[in-house]
Amino acid sequence: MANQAPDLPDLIDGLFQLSFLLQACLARIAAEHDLSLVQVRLLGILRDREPGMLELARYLELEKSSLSGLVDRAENRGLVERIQSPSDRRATTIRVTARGRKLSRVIADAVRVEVDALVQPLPKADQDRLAALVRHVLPAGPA
Amino acid sequence: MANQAPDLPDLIDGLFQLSFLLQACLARIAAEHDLSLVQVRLLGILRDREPGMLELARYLELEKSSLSGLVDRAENRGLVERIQSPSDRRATTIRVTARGRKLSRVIADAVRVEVDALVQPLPKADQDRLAALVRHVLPAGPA
DNA sequence: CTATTTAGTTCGTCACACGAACTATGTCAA
DNA sequence: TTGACATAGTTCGTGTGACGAACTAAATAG
Repeated sequence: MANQAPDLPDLIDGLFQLSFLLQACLARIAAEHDLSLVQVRLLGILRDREPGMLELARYLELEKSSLSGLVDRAENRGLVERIQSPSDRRATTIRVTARGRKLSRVIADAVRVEVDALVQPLPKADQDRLAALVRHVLPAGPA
Repeated sequence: MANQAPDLPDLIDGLFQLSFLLQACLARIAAEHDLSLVQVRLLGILRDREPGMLELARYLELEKSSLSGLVDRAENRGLVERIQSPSDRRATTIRVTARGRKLSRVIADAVRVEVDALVQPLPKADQDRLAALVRHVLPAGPA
């Protein structure tokens, strides 16, 4: 069962192959709903936050100038809305709309179904082990 | 140590977090060398192949019309070259140049270093286990 | 020898990303 | 107060990347 020589390249290649696979899956499903990857990430971030533009830029690792258009397009589709901050008249906070939240959930569910299918062949114990290992690799993962 | 309830969402979330992390890492390093993700993928595919445009489009999951520009830009930077097929005067095969190969290697190495750093905290045995599990999840992975 | 398929390019359009310049508002300090 | 500076966002010009539709040219089939 244990392959004898899974050296580092193997691991890293595997991780990247998997990451490309997951991204492609997400992008495809998003596209079926006329959304890009970034838009999905945007909605995902807004799921439990109501940040300003700069904060949002940090989450997405984008320049603030890139955000105006992004939010414009999302707003035009009624997925998010700009809320004027009452305390600071320069600032706006971005909030996901009911429609955006719904769309985000639909996509997340569809993705879950597909990735489930990938993972299901693994015995439950292995799934847990994989989850634990992945958690440990993630930064801020358990020491 | 073993968390008791790593349900499916946990696994899938973790896998996606990891995939975003890896993609961001690759994109950042590529950008340091003035390359986009797609260009890196292009060079990667050409590492051990010399496909025609249509074949290349299939590998990248792009439309053929998207490829002309992509290859144009790579060719302008001297990273790839179009080779006229002698047998079929419509066809061209795309070949990576020495320069492209070198650049691709530099980027791959830099990425390896970073991902190594992520993975090194894991004991060797866990690294092997992770590699094996990832391989099993990948399509066409071991039964 | 036409009719069709195949390989690739071109063109128009759009999403996305960037930096530089800009507006408008808030803040600090003399 | 009143500058000087910082902060929040937008706008604009440019480049990459993706698409579909229309096109050229070469190969192939009947």
